[in-house]
Amino acid sequence: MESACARLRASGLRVTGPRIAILGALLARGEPASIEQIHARAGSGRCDLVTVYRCVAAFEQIGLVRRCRFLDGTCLYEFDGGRAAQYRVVCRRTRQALPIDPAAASELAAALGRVEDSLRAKGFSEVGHVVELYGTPPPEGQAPT
Amino acid sequence: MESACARLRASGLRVTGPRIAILGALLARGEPASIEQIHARAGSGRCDLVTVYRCVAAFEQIGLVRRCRFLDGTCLYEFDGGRAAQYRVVCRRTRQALPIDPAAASELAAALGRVEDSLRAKGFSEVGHVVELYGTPPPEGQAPT
DNA sequence: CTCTTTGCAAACGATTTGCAAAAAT
DNA sequence: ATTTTTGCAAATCGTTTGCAAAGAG
Repeated sequence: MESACARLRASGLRVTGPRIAILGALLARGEPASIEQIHARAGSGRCDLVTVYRCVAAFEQIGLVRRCRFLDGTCLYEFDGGRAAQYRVVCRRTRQALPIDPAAASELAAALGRVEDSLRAKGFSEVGHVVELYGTPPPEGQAPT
Repeated sequence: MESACARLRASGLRVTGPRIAILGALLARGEPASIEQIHARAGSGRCDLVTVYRCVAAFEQIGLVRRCRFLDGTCLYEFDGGRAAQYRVVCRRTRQALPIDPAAASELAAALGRVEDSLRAKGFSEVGHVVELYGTPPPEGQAPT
């Protein structure tokens, strides 16, 4: 929590009551929470719903919070301690592993998580997966954007 | 189109002008379209936006149309000709391939598609993937629901 | 003291619903 | 003739914005 506030200050954001309440709600349990849940946990009286929207968006921008989007249109937010990329593309020629777009990767991770959840719901145990993405990288230094 | 109308009738749905226009819009190009796009292609005057919402939902229920949901909260619809399952779970013991929940599978397919799109956008070519899901199936005939 | 942040009310866009008229069987 | 389907208007949902007051630095 201390370091979270430090990260706020470092980004030029002010440390306020509502923000501490929101961070507290996110840090309390490790699991991702919805805006509504954060609002409830932060204490509905202590912080307006609109403020939760605004703060979470601000936190996401500075990387304090990660947004997990789901295919049903919902999204959950979790405190971002900083994690390594989980998926890579392997070059068809050199077999070198290259990083992929973080947004696309987290989307993929979410989809895989949901597939595995559906399997567990059917009674499967020891569920896991292997994903290999491969492709031919663009000829040296021509990657757009 | 004929068979599509037959599938409508077979499901107890009536074949109407707006429905034909919507099916036409979906069949014209193979690619998935948004509600707005379908509305536009069907001819805004020929069919109300609300009707597109309602018909597409009805078509989805009878399996005439498949909904592809995306993580940005949008979703596209495409005509469902009936396609084979693309992903399976492999049993850790027997190596037998078992089908997975179609909804979860299409979600996974969409996520993988977007990852690959992000790679193509970066200049990658010959993009592809391999996904292997594995798990231990529930002890004979105990799969819930 | 200055600039950011908050709360409230109101705007917003996408989707859904109520209902009477129109169309399909 | 009966039941479904349609169009329109209005309701609804989650989210965003305008603005003056409150709070942080």
